[in-house]
Amino acid sequence: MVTLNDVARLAGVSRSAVSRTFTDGASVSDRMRRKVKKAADELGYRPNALASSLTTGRTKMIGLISNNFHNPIFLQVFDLFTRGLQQRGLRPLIVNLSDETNPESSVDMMRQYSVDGVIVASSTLAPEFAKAFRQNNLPVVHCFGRSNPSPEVHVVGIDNVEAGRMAARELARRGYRKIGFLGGPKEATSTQDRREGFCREAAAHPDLEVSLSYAEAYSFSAGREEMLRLLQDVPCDAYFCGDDVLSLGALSAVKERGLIVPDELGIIGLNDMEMSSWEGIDLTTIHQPIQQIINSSIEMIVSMLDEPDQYPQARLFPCRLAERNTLRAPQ
Amino acid sequence: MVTLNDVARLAGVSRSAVSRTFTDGASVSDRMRRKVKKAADELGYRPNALASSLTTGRTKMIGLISNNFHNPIFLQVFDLFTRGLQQRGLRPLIVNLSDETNPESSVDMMRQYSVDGVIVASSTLAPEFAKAFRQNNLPVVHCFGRSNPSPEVHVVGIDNVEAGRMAARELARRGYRKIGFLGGPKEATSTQDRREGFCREAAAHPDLEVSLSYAEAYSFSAGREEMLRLLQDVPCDAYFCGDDVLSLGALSAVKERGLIVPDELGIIGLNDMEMSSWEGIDLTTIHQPIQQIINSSIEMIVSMLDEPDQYPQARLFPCRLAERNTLRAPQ
DNA sequence: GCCCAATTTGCAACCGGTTGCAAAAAATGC
DNA sequence: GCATTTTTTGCAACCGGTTGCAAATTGGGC
Repeated sequence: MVTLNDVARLAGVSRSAVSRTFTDGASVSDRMRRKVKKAADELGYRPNALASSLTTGRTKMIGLISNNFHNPIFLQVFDLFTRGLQQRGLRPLIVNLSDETNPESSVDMMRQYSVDGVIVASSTLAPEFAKAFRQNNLPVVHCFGRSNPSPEVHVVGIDNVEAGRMAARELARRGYRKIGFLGGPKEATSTQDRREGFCREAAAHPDLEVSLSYAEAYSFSAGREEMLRLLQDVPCDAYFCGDDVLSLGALSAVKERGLIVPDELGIIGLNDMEMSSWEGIDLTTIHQPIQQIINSSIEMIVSMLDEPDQYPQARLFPCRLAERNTLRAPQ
Repeated sequence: MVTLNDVARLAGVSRSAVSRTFTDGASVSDRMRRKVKKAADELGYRPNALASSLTTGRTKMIGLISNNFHNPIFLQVFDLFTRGLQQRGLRPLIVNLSDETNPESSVDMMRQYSVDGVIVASSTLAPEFAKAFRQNNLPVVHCFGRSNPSPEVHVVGIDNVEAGRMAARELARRGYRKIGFLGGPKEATSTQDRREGFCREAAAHPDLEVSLSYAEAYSFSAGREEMLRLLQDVPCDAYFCGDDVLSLGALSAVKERGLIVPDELGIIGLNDMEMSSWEGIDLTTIHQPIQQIINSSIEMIVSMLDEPDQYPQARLFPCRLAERNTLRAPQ
């Protein structure tokens, strides 16, 4: 392992000189810089990022926290986050909170590794997790968090209430009368908000009839099971599923029962994950601008590195309908 | 930020005493330990993992490198790796090599962050990447790497040649005569090995007729496009696709052309990702024991932390057929 | 060539821990 | 109770960098 000492010795200069050539903005003459660079190249020297973090207080590592590693949308989430962070010279340290229930202990983990900030990427993780980071003075952005006008931490995502409205409006517009909400886990804020928007909009259409139900998780099997249950009774004309993967589960159940989509039963999802547009799936869904959401999350966390005491804000992006083949055309 | 100094001062003991109570195996009396713990609890002290790494030379961080963030199998890969590493007190630092072509620069990245070891999780990344780590004395395990009997780095995965044989054998057994290999990218070692096994086994059945083709990537759209192309000509009776997501793309093309699966055309995949067993998909595929592969990779990297100069070995797990609905029953 | 300001350089302390070594304290044997 | 061994403790140096400050160098103006 080549250290700064080795380079200083070979170049015949002080340690500070070496350090300064590798930190931009430092005062070094060109001649010195060249001399040091030459020695460094010769030895293959790379500054140790962790050692420098000791004095600078910056590790350039960002905790990327999630609890949902089974939803295909997370392929995009991971891809976009890792690339975006890398581009800015940051590194994601991943934390899988699938079987962790205690916010405090996850804060401990992040502090032990002195991450500069934390991105919580989940709509099902209790808001207490994000808050716990903030209370421990860790910059935090809650990606896919609750679209509160006065949030306790920075939030980036969509307006779930509005998304719910949009779904109901769309179902109404296409002439479905008995419409159902098939949400994800009841405890998830995303479920609650989407339901609220859905019901509010439905209430504005006096001819609509609404029913509510919930899957146990944002997963294929949970969506399928809930839909199978619903189909034992008299089902609705159309369902708004709280998530695309839930929609696929529901579709699987519907088709198994021999109902024709979208004529006998319509399905609209939310997310527009990559798979949803695959030929043969063709899920009509509410598109979440995930690239923007993630870029914005990264920008936010980066800005907090310089200025940690920002007043928490919510940055919400508009959704749009991705029209495919699981809802019938407007009448 | 509470440091070891603060704790030492409050407890009225030396810094070493505090350090020792938090490193197991160190010599501290019970009385001392209690005294220190009390002060530490009072202040909410957590040792700084990165600071200690400076002297111990261990960061407990493992680089997790991949270039394939679009294949749904990677949901499981990430989930299993992150959990497995966490359980052992290690942390994954993710590197997305999607647009990186230079092994040297990825080595630099990992060295700058002083990871203790690197797991390369990809079958399409050139073996040079894994080798570059080894040449720089970084413990490395190539997960899903080439099943070479005398590899240059530790390899964990399946025997791709054998998997190819298995596919051909299975197609033959079910009475398909004209059989096709629809591989992933030609450059990928996994493609090459699977093709080799496939052809060798086919050659042992004189009545079989074999044709070869390749998709541009392990992706849905690449699989679909290649299959559409094949269907313009006279297609085979059955295809072995080099990966499940490729199979889904192929299936989409086949169904679009109105061919009935598995009677008119059979498809067998490889991987058995979670989706493949979803009702409505029901892909017959060669199951890769991914949990074992990943646990084994983690074990290997852990063992290398203590003993870095191991002779490279390949640890290959047997596959089994996951029989579903895209191949017809044996005659 | 001299004086003064601006720039560059090195010294030394520091970041938050760990660890070899010797001194101090406790345990053991008689 | 004393000598000897074992265990516990603190000192101080070190890990690989950064940075404030003062000394040294350079450059500009005349």
